[in-house]
Amino acid sequence: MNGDFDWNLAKSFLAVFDLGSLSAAARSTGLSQPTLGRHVSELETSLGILLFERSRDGLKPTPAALAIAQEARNFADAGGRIAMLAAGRSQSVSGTVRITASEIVASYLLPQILGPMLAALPGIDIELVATNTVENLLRRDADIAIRMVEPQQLDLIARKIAELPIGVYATRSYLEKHGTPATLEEFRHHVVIGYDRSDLVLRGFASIGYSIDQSFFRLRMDSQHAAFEALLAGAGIGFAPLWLASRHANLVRFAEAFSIRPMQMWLVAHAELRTSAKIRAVYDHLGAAFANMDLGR
Amino acid sequence: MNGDFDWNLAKSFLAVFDLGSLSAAARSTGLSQPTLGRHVSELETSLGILLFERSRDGLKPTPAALAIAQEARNFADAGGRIAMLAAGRSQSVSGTVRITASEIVASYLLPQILGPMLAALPGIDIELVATNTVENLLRRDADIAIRMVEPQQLDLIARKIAELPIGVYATRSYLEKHGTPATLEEFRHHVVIGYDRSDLVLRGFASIGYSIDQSFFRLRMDSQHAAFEALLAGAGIGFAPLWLASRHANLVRFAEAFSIRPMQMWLVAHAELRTSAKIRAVYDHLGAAFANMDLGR
DNA sequence: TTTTAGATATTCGAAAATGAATGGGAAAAT
DNA sequence: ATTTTCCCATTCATTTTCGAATATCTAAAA
Repeated sequence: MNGDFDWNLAKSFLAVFDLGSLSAAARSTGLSQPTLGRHVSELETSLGILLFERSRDGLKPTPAALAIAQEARNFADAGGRIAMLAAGRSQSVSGTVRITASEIVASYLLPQILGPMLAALPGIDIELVATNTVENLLRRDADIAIRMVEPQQLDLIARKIAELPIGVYATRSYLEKHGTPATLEEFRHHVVIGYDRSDLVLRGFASIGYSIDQSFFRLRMDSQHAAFEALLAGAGIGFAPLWLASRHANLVRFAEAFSIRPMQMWLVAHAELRTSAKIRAVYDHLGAAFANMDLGR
Repeated sequence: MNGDFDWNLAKSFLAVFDLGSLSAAARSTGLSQPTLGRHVSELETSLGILLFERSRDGLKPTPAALAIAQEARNFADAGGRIAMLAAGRSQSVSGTVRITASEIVASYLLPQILGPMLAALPGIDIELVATNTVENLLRRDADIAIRMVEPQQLDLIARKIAELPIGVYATRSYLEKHGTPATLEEFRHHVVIGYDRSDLVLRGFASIGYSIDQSFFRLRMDSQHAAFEALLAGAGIGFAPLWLASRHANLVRFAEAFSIRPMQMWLVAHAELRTSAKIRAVYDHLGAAFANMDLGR
């Protein structure tokens, strides 16, 4: 074939394209910066076009690169589907299973589950990705996801593993200093801590007839972790699942009348992977572990 | 990413899958047989499934391999589209242009055209693929194709470059020995030479009211070349374009009443490649060269 | 029975790809 | 003004990958 280039170079190209610099791409891919630089140059000569303009702070994609990137994405997706198809047919109960979950779940809930699981499933390694961006299961960025919303795509299999009540909290000292708000109007005089990427609380209020928007939150953070730490530090009023907040004695729950709709937790995997022994084992184990866990308070 | 394998291995896998043996794949890919063997094993361990059963005469795909192959084909197609997109944006008038044409066109028509073209377009190399299977332009198996039928796909640009009259021929000695048939019925007592993969002659007869089928041809060959050589050797009666047959003094044209529909010749390229300087140059040159050629006799 | 042809597997030296270290430059922070 | 912090490019020793040669096996042909 004529139009034949080293297919691995597309990987490096995409990483550099997405992250904007060789160095950043190197950090994310596990390759070295010189290697990525070479890959990009090699791809450029083998395709016969200039893909990036090298500048002081990174590689700026040329118009050609923008066009190529789109097709390269399809290419990568097809590659992911191959891996997924293969994983679905693999019958060995060993290897690595990749789980993705939100920061909070990954740091406060999973650790106690993963330990016993690794003991129960020798031969299986777990890779845990704590991210609040939703990884793409269809592309096999992860094998199993724990999500807070019910997945809609047809290719996914899902199972609701918990309903998590949410409460309104602040530290004891914060409330002593600023008082305990009781009506929605009083909330507006407080620092309310919000998590940027979720409209869970907004929808919760809407469902009980209160219409609020992002400005309701005086302190907005893009990290669940940071938001909860801010709450713990007495920076203001926040929303948290009971199971998490109840671990901290200095957090006080109040305004229980504002009953936010409970958060749902879903275990999700790709349908193809139902047949993979190792992924099935982990999926089932996670499901059972969450079922035995009392997250109601 | 977890499901991450060496994308180049997919190339080797497809070659081995299609050709059925490491050795055959080695011949076709330019890699060596040990390398392909290693690639397949490597892919197997990295995907976690067995792809082939090694046997005395080749590698037999497992069911898993059959499933994977389909997706791998998509993968390869996407790779081809990347190459095509890139080629379309390449503005350098140098490099290799890949042309595909039928055996006959490639051996008797193109040589006289390609010489002057290479002189006129320094920096451009030509790769000529003489095949009667239609190469896939959409996948960039070739840049430019010369075809005998009007292409239907929307993504292709095409230009009719010639109408080639077809005549009925036999060698002088054949006709002296067996007589000159005049009616269709008389043809049936002769050895008529046909080319397996084309129904051109069949349709030609149909268009003037004679219904015949493959059994009309006593000698069927899957190579245009071989068929024409058989005609030249006096093996029977055959059909040939005038420009080709008229080069041979011992071929006699007869039965001109059976006017086969003239063969059309199309120059075809992918629409994306209209913008590629080097491909455009070759395309235009070929178009002009054929226009200046008298193929009517 | 022996030979031939075609297949995969193995060995080993050569070639290619890789990454750590380093150099150098420009913007941002101090 | 100076330091720090990002970048990218280059160099070189090391690791990885590759192919020629070879061994071995099997079915078919001689």
